[in-house]
Amino acid sequence: MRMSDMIEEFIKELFEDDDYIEIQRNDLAEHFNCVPSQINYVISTRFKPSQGYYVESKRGGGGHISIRKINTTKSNYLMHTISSIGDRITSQEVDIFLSNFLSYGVVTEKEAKLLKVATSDNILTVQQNIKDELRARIFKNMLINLVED
Amino acid sequence: MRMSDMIEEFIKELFEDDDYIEIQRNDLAEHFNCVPSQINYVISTRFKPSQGYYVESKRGGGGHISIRKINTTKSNYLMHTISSIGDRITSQEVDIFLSNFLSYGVVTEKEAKLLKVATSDNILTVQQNIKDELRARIFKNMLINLVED
DNA sequence: TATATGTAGGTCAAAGAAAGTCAAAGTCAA
DNA sequence: TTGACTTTGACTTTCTTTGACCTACATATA
Repeated sequence: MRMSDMIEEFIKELFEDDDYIEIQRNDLAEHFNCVPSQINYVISTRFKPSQGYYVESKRGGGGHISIRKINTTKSNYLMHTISSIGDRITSQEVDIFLSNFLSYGVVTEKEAKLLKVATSDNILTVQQNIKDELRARIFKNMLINLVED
Repeated sequence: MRMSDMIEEFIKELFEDDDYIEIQRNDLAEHFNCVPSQINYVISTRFKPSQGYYVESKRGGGGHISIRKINTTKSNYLMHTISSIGDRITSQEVDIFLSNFLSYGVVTEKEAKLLKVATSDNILTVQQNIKDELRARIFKNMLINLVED
């Protein structure tokens, strides 16, 4: 088995309890008896955003590499919701979606507020007959932007 | 955990009740068992004006370092922006605001996206003459929700 | 008043600690 | 045997810690 694969596996096991981990590049390299840059290689090939991971790091004393696993269920849930919304939606329906989103933790409080405001009745000052249509467009397009890649 | 982080945390806890604190550099250094200049390092890297803090100090007998927490520059900046926007705004103007917001760090990438989408030309399918008006309403009201209290 | 002394804080650069980059060399399957 | 993927290591960049030396203020004393 390739060294890279072992390191990849090792890192993935760290995600067992949590979707956020922090590692020390040098420690890990020592543990696997490889050069530190091997860790970079593994991270850049196996923990890309397109593979559902978000990586950050800090150099210097106490430096580390942190990896966050993007919860694909959330994205799926959002995608599913988006496709379930038709051409029009009422403000009340939006509220229901939002409260579900919040309880499932797929959006933050702030994001929920933004969604609500941008689709609220008194902001959308257009004729009644097109209001729900406009709201649906805005709502769906905003949601698309909340889907993480 | 890094010494700097611990000191930073310690100082931030002092702000619990008040937005103005005074510390003695040497005492703090002794408390953390580090050299006094370490305190300067923490202050200069973690309590910059851009991070919402204003620092003053006094040398000699009874000297001290005082730190004032500026009541979120970000909010003020946003509030100022909101009141500067009139009854109508174009998509291009929104873009300029957003790129400023991002460079000043007052909104996250995600929030910027939401703002952009909710005010974009092809989402707001209403008559031209009311489009910029509707956009201004949506934009301003969304911004209000980004102002932290 | 002028000077001396002690008490704080300020500065800056060197040393240390991690992580990042990049290209050369190696491996291996099609 | 070529091309994609891996491994390795020299060199770079970023952030933190430490310490020697400097400056400012307060107060005691001649």
